[in-house]
Amino acid sequence: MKSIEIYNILRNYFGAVGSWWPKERPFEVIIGAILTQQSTWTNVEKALKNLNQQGILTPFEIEEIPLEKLKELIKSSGFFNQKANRLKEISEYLITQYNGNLELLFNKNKKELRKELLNLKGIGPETADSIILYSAEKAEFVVDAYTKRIYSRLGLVNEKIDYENLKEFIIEGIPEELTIYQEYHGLLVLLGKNICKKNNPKCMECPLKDKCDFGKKENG
DNA sequence: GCCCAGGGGGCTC
DNA sequence: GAGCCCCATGGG
Repeated sequence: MKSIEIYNILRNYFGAVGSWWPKERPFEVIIGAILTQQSTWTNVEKALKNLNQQGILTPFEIEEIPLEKLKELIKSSGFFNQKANRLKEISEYLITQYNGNLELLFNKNKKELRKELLNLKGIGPETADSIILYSAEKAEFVVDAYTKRIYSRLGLVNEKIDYENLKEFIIEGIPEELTIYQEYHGLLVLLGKNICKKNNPKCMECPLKDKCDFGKKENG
């Protein structure tokens, strides 16, 4: 089975999801992308709300706020010591390199942009791609834990497959378009969050059950 | 109480 | 370069 078939099945099942990421300012998407690492979105939302209430919306305010205060505000998202330090470092980088203006960074082509993001501590492949897809709004597919689980359960890839190889496999045959990439990622998240779950997959409710042996294996 | 979440970095061999 | 371990809160 190919990605485009999965896409069509999910699109018919869930309907249009659009961009799942709340439409915020580009820098807030970057903050969210860091905070959501290995964390739930509901916990991230609390942190984002705290930052908003304190008027912390740009790299400049992140840089100015005392580290301990920043930790306190983002505590709910977990790993707050690391994340606070990384937000500080990234903000400092954006200020010194681009005077805090993300437009300048996002003007670069995708490949350069991705390379530059990956050089920053705290931004790995998934976070970099999330920033490109949802903040810079360029067509760069995001692979996440849900995606990996779904594709490996479908028997399309080995569960040990690395990020870049899985990404290559997934985007094969899909139009390289912003809205398609956002939509497909959103659909996979919905499936992974609600049905193709880690410990209790609801295989009987899965729109892909006819294409997937995973549920059958589990039953015997 | 236990398991887990939309990762990433650092260390080891 | 793969394989571990650490980071830490909050929800089910």
